[in-house]
Amino acid sequence: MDYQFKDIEKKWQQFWADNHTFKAENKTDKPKYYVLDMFPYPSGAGLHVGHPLGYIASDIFARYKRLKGFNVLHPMGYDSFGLPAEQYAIQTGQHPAVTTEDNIATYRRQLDQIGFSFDWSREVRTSEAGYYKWTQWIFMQLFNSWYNKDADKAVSITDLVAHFESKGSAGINAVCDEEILSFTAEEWKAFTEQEQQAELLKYRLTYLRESTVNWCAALGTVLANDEVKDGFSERGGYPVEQKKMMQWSMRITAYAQRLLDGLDTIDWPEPLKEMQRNWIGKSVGASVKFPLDKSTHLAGLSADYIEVFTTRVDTVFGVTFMAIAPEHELVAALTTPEQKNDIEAYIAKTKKKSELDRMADTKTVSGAFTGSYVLNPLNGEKIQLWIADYVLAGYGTGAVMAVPSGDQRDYLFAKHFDLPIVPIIDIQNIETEADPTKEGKYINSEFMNGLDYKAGTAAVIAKLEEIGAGKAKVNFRMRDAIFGRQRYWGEPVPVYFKDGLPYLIDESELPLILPEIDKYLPTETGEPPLARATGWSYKNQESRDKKQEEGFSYELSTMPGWAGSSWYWYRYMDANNSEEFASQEAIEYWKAVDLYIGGSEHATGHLLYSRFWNKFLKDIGKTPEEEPFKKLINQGMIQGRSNFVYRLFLQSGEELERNFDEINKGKPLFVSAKYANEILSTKILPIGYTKETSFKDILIGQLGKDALSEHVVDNSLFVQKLHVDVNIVNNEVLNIEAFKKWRPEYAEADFVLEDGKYICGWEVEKMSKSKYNVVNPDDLIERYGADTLRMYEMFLGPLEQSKPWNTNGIEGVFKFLRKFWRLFHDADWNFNVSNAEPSKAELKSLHKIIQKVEQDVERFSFNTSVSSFMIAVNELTELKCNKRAILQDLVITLEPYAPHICEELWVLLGNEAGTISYATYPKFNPAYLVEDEFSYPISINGKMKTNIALSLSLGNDEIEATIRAHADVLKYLDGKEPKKVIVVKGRIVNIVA
RNA sequence: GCUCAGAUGGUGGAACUGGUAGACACGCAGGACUUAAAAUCCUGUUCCCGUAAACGGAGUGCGGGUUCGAUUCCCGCUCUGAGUACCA
Repeated sequence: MDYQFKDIEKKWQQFWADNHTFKAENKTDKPKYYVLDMFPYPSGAGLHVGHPLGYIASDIFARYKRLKGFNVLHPMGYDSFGLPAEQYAIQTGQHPAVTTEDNIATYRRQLDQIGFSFDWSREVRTSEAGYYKWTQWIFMQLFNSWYNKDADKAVSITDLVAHFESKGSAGINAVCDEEILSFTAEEWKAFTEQEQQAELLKYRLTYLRESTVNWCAALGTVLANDEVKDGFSERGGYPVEQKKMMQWSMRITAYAQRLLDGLDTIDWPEPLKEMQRNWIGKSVGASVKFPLDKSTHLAGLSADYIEVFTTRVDTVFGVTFMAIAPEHELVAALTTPEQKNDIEAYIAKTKKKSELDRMADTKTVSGAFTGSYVLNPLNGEKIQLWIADYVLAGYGTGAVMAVPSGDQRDYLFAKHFDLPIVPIIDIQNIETEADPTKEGKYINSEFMNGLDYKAGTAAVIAKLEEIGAGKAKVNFRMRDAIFGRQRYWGEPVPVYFKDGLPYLIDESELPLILPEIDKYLPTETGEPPLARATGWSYKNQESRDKKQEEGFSYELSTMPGWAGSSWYWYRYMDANNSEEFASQEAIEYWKAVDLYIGGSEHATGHLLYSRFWNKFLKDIGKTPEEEPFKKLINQGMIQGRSNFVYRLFLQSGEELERNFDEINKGKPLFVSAKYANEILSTKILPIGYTKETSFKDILIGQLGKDALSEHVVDNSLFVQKLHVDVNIVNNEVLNIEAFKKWRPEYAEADFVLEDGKYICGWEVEKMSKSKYNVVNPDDLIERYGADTLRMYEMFLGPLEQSKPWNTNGIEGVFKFLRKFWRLFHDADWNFNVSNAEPSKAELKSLHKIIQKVEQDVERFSFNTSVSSFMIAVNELTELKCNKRAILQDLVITLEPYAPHICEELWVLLGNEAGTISYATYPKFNPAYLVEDEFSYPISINGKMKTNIALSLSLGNDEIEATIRAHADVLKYLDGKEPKKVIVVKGRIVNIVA
């Protein structure tokens, strides 16, 4: 039979499901290998052709590893909590759980069609109670932990309490809030429970704190930093403003250094690591305290100094003013009555600016003088104190010691406001701009004068420490992550409130189930949707004792989208465990993900949070590895490739603008791409022009005389470029009949063709419905089958490169599979394989591909092995090879790429159904590739001229002698004696003439 | 602005440690089969000169360099894409 991909693929997909072919065991004597894909958010749109790219690559890898004798864990699941389902619920009233379920069903159907070797018995869904129970459990562990800097790890909060009880707050070196109390053991014990809890909250790894958040009014929720782009929400593009709110946060900053260090130990793409490094943003410098000049109106102020962070503490003698953020908490207190108007006007201006276009306009210098002064801690010099919006409240201390001679922003500011600029290095050139050099010797710097950068920095830090005015300090750009969303469709936080303070519910009460509510909107009083749940409150012995009928109220915000995805790879190890998030045994066996494939858009979100939770789980002894994803590959984005048709109006643009609706109803005329381009480049001119260049003859020539009266209005040409559905365009040729059906208003349209065809234009754009460039994998599977789709997606180019999707060329892959099928069949499509001994040439073809696939898969170069398979099949077809000894091994090597056809042929070859997945990858034998002759390329002065076949047994001298005497070579040399002959054995001969 | 990645025929791409640039595939052109079309098969296909072949010349974004030899290494530049953006 001819290659019947539909029957074959359906049959084997069913077989794999029925026989649990890809079920992985948690214990075998085989070595383990864990291949993970970033699990999808099941959106309503289903999969487009770009989604499976990474899944296909990981599936090929997983199948290959099985053939290589590994016990492979290759699971799949759904990140099923999230905003889109909830937005949809708000619009339609449908429960997000229902739409999510539907979407998952669609995803599953689409994934099954592609023939992935997932172990579905381990499927996880983050929105299921059996899963989010453990997300809540991890939250509780975080709540019960603090970060001990001395031990450099998270430890139990009970240890902290014990310390407080015996020694008070002395000797604690923690990552914690800034405004912690100092107290003795006695004082601690004298605290009320409420006071103790309030203090402990400042240490917990997840904590509640009034913090500035990204508030998105349109979505009714706060967003994480990585969910905000240029002041707008990443999802939906709604404006985001800064707002102070009581919020759950995760103390990820405690792990900043470890997150940074870990990057050096993992095999990830360098750009991705770089993005994380930038996000963490470590800078080494010093903090310096500048005393306030209290000889003035500031006498009564409680604050004594302003602290700054600087990476160039060596330039402290060049400080000529100080700038603080307009939002700085001391601004009001520091402003003198005379400056009050200026300052208030400036603050009002910056507020408006940050709302409108915060990202534009970084060039304009602006600021206002407070009227107050600080003193340089080293020489007591009086320094003006300004506010300026180039100082960010959220970075460092929100204050900058300005050194105009060394920093360009400070320089521009000083020039603009006529402030002094003091050079502090002898070779500094500050005529036109700041000079941040570290070379040269210090000047104008008292005790530092004459020192170089290294010695100067050490000296100034020593001095600052000595007088208590500063110290060396490391600063991180990364902030603690906000961990609450005022939304419904997420994990409930397992916390209730008593006397305004949060307490964990009892572990035995997990999971805290997401309650039903009537509407998925905030309440009238602005509380999150969960406030709508009736009778949803925490009742325990205490509430009953206190005769609180209604119990304690639960936390009403839910967890953010990244909560469930920050640990899911552990759940796959033991997905159905109801006692633990995964058994110690399973975790000990699988340890960490060996290969993780996904998009780089998760660089600073998911991948950072996951590393953070992983480190925490390791600290509390639940998991063994410091890093969760040993190797990571970013698959490139699949961009859209749009097609265009060109509608031509034979009238002026002004007329069209005036009367477009009316004109648009007229009979449409479309011109092929060539004509559109020539019209746009004015190679073709309107009707009135000379014969050679006028559009008139083209029009009459193709559409007849009547076309003139039908289309021509005046002597103008106007081209309108319109998107056309890529699915009715084949190799840029428009299917005109399909086009007329696609848009009824074009049913009567006329077309000006080139070579009898309508050629469309094309461009690379985002893949989106509105651009009609979405290609659905279902359609391609229907036409060519899953094996073809799998191989074509790989054939498209290197996995990590972004590329536009273009279905042109898929035929070639389909033809290859058919040709492969034909190797096993005679002219009448009867299965026909011989047991004859293979020839040398056949063995060579086979072993070339065995070696090639091995090398390619190991370096994730899947596109090149597809080409090599084509070469192998072309060669074997040429050799008319139908020998079992060759074909059986070939089937195994192709199985990871095209599993269905290979399963079918495997069984036709007489093997047991389902066993190919665990067959042994054929052993490469280099002996079959050995040649005894090589066709040497002969170049003269580096230019290839001819080939001469020589035995490989010849030595360099023999080769040179033969070449020098060869007739062809003598002809090229034209009697001249070569200056030099370079012989590289088995490679090339180069003659220098 | 900074950081990173990339630039090879009409198109997607190959060339792995410096050694025959353009593998493989699409498209296109010509041919076979067919009443015809589709499908299939065969041949050609980097560009320029030339009727064609032999042959000759140019050629991996641009300009230099190292080398017997450079798509590959080095220096400078242009363009494209991604990330980031007053980070003190």
